[in-house]
Amino acid sequence: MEEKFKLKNQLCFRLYTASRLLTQAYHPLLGEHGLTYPQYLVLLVLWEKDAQPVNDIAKRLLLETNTVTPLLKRMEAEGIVTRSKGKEDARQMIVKLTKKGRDLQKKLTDVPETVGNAVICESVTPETFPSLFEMLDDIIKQLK
Amino acid sequence: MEEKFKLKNQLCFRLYTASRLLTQAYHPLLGEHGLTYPQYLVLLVLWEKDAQPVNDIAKRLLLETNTVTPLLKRMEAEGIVTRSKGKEDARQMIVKLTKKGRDLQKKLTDVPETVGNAVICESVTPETFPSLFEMLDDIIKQLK
DNA sequence: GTTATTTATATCGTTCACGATGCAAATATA
DNA sequence: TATATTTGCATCGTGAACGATATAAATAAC
Repeated sequence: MEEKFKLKNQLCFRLYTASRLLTQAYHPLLGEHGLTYPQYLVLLVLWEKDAQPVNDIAKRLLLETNTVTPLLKRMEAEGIVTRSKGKEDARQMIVKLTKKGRDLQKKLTDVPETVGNAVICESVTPETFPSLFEMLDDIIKQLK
Repeated sequence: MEEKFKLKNQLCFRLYTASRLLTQAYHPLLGEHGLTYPQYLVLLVLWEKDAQPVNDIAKRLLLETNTVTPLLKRMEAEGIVTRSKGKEDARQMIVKLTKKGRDLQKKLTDVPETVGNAVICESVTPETFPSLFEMLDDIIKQLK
């Protein structure tokens, strides 16, 4: 068998698995508040800057609007955000946090640290984070 | 705004994005042969060792059987694998490659290198691969 | 040997991802 | 100012992921 096809030599499988497992680590923490991980990402974006059009949120997360639109509709149904037509550009849908959406930040205050601690291990520590971040950022920049 | 909630400080978002983008890089190469990325992963497993029960494949990929079963059924419908009841243990479904499934390896011979080259950049090179692999493997081991 | 438990797989429902396509508003062009 | 193109968002269909649950076969306990 050819070495190049072995699972242990695949970068993508590692990224795919690490991503899934780390997302699973968020699950109990977010599920408690009725959130999914992609919805949490939308909240991160809106907490940084409220009242953004769908397109800006999608671009920030490197997702397509056909992924983000239904996701936002579910968040609207949960009362976490509102969606309203843009005033200057009627094509845009402006997404805003509700009070419930803003208040979630305080309720989730421990989430980043809890998940951060869960990954700390032999080769992944606060010291090696910058190196890992740099490599992942470069991969993303390269493929974008 | 709290630094800990900023998107740029999230490991999970990087893994999630890098995983999605790298999977997208496979898409045109695999789609040409009617394959999806998770189906390609199943092929990697079966090319290493043919005739495995569903559970062994799922464990190897760290997936649940409720993800793998429908995936295998689609591959069976495509004539890539066969699924047959185990002889010693009638609960098991043994998955075997068909000739079409085996022949796909030759047809996909350039895929690993093509995708591998696509990620090469400033901080990610054949020299830094071992370090990146080690960190991702440790994260996976830690969360598993 | 009968009953209980575990194991292997499958089914169901919900939520992403994402290619393809549609539509209306805004902008560019003739 | 008509017409063409672009842009922003939405709809649709398919294939994962995954929690919850079901079913049948194998194994353990009684």
